[in-house]
Amino acid sequence: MNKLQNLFLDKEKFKDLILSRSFYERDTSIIAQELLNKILITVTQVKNADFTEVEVGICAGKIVEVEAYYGLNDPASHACNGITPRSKIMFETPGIAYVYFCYGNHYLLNAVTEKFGTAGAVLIRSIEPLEGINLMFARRKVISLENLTNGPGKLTKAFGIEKSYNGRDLTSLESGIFIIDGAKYGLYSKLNKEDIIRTTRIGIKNGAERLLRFYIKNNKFVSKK
DNA sequence: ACCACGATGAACT
DNA sequence: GTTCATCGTGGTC
Repeated sequence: MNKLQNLFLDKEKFKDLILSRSFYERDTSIIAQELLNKILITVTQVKNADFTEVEVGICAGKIVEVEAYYGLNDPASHACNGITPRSKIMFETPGIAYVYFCYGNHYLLNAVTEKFGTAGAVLIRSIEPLEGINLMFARRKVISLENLTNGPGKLTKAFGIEKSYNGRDLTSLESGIFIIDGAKYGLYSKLNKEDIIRTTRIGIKNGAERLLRFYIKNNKFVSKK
């Protein structure tokens, strides 16, 4: 049994690792950088191989690429025109998930940031798989490990994240989706500030010049160099 | 009611 | 490098 699974058995100690509300109630760009090297975890009910029983499926991976999106002053943001049925959640409680449907095929995962009433979100763009890799392969139907979670639509598929995850509380163990500080207790390695690369965001037209994309240098799971 | 367009991924040449 | 499947969202009429 590995260290993460071991820790997960001790619920009280494990909750201490989960990033808190106050972590998310800050400037979006700062949070984006600090989410690098953190561990995203989903806990789902999955059928076993012969569909005879349901078991718990845990997927965990290190966040290696993110983008920051602001509100009214960011033309690339869904919240640039204020509150709409879709963007409403970006103005709400920091630390909840904003999951939206993209290009008719994919769900993309964001963490809502800034204080209640101010729009902001960090898009999780790429992950390095750590635990539950067999379950990820079952969901993704690809061959190579490098292509399993190296894109925002790929990682949500691998982790079982879809529209019902919109609005879930990322700071709660009970929500089935949360982000932990893997460097705490030496569970996983720390990240040096000089290993963070800052560039422009991908796939947008308006606001394309702003340097709001961050990724871990030399990590092979980053979607685009 | 209509319609253009994506914070993408996969399959091509 | 290119093309295209796919559909919810939001702006416009």
